[in-house]
Amino acid sequence: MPEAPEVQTVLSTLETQIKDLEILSCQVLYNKIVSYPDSIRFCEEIQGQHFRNFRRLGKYLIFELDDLDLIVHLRMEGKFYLFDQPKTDKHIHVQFFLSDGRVMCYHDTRKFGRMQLYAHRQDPFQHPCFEHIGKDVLDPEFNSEYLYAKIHKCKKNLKSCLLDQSIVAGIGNIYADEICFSALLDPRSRANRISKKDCENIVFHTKRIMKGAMKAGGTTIRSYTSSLGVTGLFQLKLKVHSRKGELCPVCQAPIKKITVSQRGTYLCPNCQKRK
DNA sequence: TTTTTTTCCTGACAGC
DNA sequence: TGCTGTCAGGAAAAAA
Repeated sequence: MPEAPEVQTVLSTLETQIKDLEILSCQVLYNKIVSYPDSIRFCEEIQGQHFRNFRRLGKYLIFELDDLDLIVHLRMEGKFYLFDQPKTDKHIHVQFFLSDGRVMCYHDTRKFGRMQLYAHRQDPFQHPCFEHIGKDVLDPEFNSEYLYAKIHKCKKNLKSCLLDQSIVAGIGNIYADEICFSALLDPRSRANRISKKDCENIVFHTKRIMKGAMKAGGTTIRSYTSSLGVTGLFQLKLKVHSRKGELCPVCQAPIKKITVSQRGTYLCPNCQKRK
């Protein structure tokens, strides 16, 4: 389940591999992956374009081509692989045939990922599909004043706010738990009870954890061989997520698993205070 | 308007 | 072994 750090890792790795290559042709094997335009126009229009620039907003990958912007969301299990020859696999839904003879395959077991293709914009973040996307986790404008302004009147719980991409873009279920743990806050805390000081803590730890994870992802890249399916090594550093029953690294209390807003949520019931 | 629930999809796993 | 049922998850759409 790629969050901002994994998306950044995938993007950075692809940049080293396919920058300035031409898309000779494209094949869509499962139509619903392409949400705009339809898959026929998608293939027609992308043909002959080159991968020029590689950008990220939250969990979205943005490939700037010559005249178009290709926007991809991997959702839970989307991955890109590069092969020397076309490959048959029931989970490969889109294939890009590249000018160096390789094939970039989009692989997604659950078919949740989506691709969109729009006319290129000078600032790709201005595309209408990003209208409801908040500041990226690493954007300097994502700061404690911004976060406090966004959530201090909000009645839902803290974790829902962290997962809400219109507030801050790039946090998923795993890092939301890690951020709450580091900020010593119970994810069930009501957002309107979160203080400015708490927001400072949340923003600080969000950026720290995201940057650390990106660095760990960067380590993974060096072991890159023939294909790309970057998952990252950051899971080794997780303090609470998926650690039900294990001991809290700070106070040794057992980590609990609960459900918050329909999401599996891990926390230390001793360290994290409910507000 | 804001918040919650449902939907999409398949593999992994539990229980029989 | 093979079947059935449940769960996981991001975000859009629908419902509350």
